[in-house]
Amino acid sequence: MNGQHFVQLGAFEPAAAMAAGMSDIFVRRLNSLHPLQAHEAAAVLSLVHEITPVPSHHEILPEGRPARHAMVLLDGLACHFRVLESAQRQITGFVVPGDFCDFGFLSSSPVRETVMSLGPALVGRIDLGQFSTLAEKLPNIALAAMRGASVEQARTRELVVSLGARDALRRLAHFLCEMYTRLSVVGLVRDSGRFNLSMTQADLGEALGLSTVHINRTVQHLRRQKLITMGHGEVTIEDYTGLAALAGFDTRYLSPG
Amino acid sequence: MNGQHFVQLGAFEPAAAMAAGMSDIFVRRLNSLHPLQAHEAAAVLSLVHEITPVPSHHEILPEGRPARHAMVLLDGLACHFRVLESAQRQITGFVVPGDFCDFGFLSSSPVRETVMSLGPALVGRIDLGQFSTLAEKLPNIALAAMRGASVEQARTRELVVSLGARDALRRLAHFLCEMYTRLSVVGLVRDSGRFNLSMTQADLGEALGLSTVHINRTVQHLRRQKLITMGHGEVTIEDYTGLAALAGFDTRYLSPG
DNA sequence: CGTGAGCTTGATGAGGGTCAAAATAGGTGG
DNA sequence: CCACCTATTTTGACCCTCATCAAGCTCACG
Repeated sequence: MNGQHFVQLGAFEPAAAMAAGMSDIFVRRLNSLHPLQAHEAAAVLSLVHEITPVPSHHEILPEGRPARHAMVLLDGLACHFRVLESAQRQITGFVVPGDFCDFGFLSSSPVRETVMSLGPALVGRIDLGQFSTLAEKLPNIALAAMRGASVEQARTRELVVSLGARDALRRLAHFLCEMYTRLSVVGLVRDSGRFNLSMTQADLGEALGLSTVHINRTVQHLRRQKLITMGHGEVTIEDYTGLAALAGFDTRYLSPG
Repeated sequence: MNGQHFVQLGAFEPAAAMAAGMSDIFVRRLNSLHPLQAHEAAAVLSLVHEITPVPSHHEILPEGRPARHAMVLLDGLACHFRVLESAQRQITGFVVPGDFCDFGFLSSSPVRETVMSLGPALVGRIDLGQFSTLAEKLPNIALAAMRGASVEQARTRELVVSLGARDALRRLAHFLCEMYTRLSVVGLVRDSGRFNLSMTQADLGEALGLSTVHINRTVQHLRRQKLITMGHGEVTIEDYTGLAALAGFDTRYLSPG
């Protein structure tokens, strides 16, 4: 356990309090993937070392080699992306609090795409040796992690569907429904359908394969339809039913089993 | 072991000979994911029961529930896809010989998308109970399978990149490079860069998010550039270097480690 | 208050969709 | 082996979504 980075940067609450509240999110997420017994939950939690803040737009996992730790996002937002020769960037997925940043560690595979924070974030490290020792003793933990990987695969496929077959309006609507649902699971959506989303319209464009300008017009379109409110890093889903209907959103792909 | 379907449909060589040659492909593929000892390879091979032909455009794995077997494609071509309300179909990935049709079995997750054959195919079943028993004894086998899942995730992300950030020409070029590389690994590309690809231009459009008409024009473009030859279910890569350069193709995402 | 990041708006055009029909395969039964 | 029928490929004409370029605007922050 080690809060030094945290204290140095000093942009957050006292480490202990934070660690408790934040790690809770990790357990909540694992539980949603595969129900854990209290002692199992406690065991994984104890593996989360070195809770570290990451400034906006910083690398969380470098691409290229197998990670030395499993990284868990505890707060903020992160993404996977690739940069093409043309200098275009394509975001291929988002990481929300409670999620592992990358699942390569399950098969000692390399991290295939850089993972970067969008906005200030908080990550926890898990030592891989300790993880696999624990996973052998408590197979539910390995199972929860593998289901996380399976859901991530499903989300990536769904993004393929969006990019290949949905127009700009549905694409954006679908994305917002996904975020709303994922953040709900870990308790990050306030009653009124409001949640924090620290990314610019340009980032959104890079995720959805649309220009910034077109994203802007599409956001306005959804606003005018009274489906959402958006601005200053905050999104409010004003009419979830309407938004989901427009997007053809079906939550099933987000849940294991 | 059971060749009855095979014999009934009678469209192939004698079962024994076929099983030998075809299953070889499965081992070759696993080996490329994680090197196996001879006895390990022999052990997985012995799990492949009921080698069954599947007619063109038939379901291999139904969407919805956890599969009861792990399915391996031994010959032909298959794909994952989703159908939207608009009746548009989006293909989200291809399965080539040697690949598992779906990796949900690793985490008892449901099959999230129907897997369908494109053209006549041959599949093998692996009993999940037997698989996990074996995987416990020989962890390399579990590792090879998990790396297969990891590579599949990488391929899906790469498809996201194609759909989000590459124009029609690069998209098609990239797709052909991927197929060429994947089929090479299992020895299905003939010397001259020629291989069998049993799918129509319409199928291609559903995978690449383009209309059939535009696929056709794009194919002709690549032909005129003397990069490929294509027709009658056969593709020839005439100039791999040129094609890869055009696509910005980097094979790394296709290999584990 | 200045200054840059992010958002908004307008004008213009390219890439790719859609529609419709012709030209080619493959099959199939006679 | 031919005649017919359907699936696939090819072509041409027209149009729409979304990209691009270029400003102006807003607001948080030093």
